[in-house]
Amino acid sequence: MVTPRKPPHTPDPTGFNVYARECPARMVLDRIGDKWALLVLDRLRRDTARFNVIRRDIGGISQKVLSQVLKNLERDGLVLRTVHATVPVAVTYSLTPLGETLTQAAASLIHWAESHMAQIQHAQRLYDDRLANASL
Amino acid sequence: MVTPRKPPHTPDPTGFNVYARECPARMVLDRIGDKWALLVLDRLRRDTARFNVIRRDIGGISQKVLSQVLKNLERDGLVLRTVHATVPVAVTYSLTPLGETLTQAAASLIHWAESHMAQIQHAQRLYDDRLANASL
DNA sequence: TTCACCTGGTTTCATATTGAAACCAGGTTT
DNA sequence: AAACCTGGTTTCAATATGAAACCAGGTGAA
Repeated sequence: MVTPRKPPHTPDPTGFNVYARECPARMVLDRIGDKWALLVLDRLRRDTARFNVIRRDIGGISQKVLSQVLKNLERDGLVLRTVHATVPVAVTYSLTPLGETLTQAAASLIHWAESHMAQIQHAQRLYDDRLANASL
Repeated sequence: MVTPRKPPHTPDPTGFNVYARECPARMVLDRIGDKWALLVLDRLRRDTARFNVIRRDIGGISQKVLSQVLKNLERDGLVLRTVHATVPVAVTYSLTPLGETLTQAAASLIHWAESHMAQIQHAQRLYDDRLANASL
């Protein structure tokens, strides 16, 4: 018999629960729980920017991935894509109000990564050394 | 000429900057900016748990991925792996103090995903309908 | 006008990463 | 003995990624 287990966390009042395999919130987490999406959202938090500006600001992102990430974020209603009828045309990306509600959380994660880097590198050295010694 | 651009955000006081390609903080973001890692950390926020308990609580995670994620989190000093010398042996995973400092941010992201699901699904429907109409 | 480079992408392809599933050694229960 | 638990590793096919080429169109200098 499968023992009923208490749920791992209190489901959100809206009824979604990311712990459930079939929950649509999983798809959202797939999207925003992603290195590039977090960086793009955090970049747009500062200001509206054009495609190639974002690309240059986020070192190492490829055009393909950036266009995919932006397309997905636009579909999710987090980012607004605006084509300006100038000559030549310019395309800018900005956060929607919904996107702005997300960036606080995204920024926390990024800031955490930066401010705890040293501790993590230290932990990694300890771990690797222990492994090396264990295999002697 | 390459116009010097103001940096996309204020670098962290520790000197790390996730926007730089070569920054070690990128490796951290690679690790924690990941759906499964976020879910595992959030699960462990509730309490210490054994391997197969975590696996069952997080619907859909494979054994391989879970063991990889846990191994990485352990190496980063975020999760503590304890082998209990019982018969049979039990292995439990818990958050380290460092890991606990991260879970607040992780939980925010997960909670955001749950509480804004409906809005995102709505945006997706609008987007898809617009696309469908445009291609008529 | 031609060369070179900008724009915002898409396509191609080789190489990771992932997920599903099998497998493993050991132990417990029936 | 058969079946299931433990905590994983291995295998393999499908998928995602990154680097690079390519594209159409525009700009600016020689």
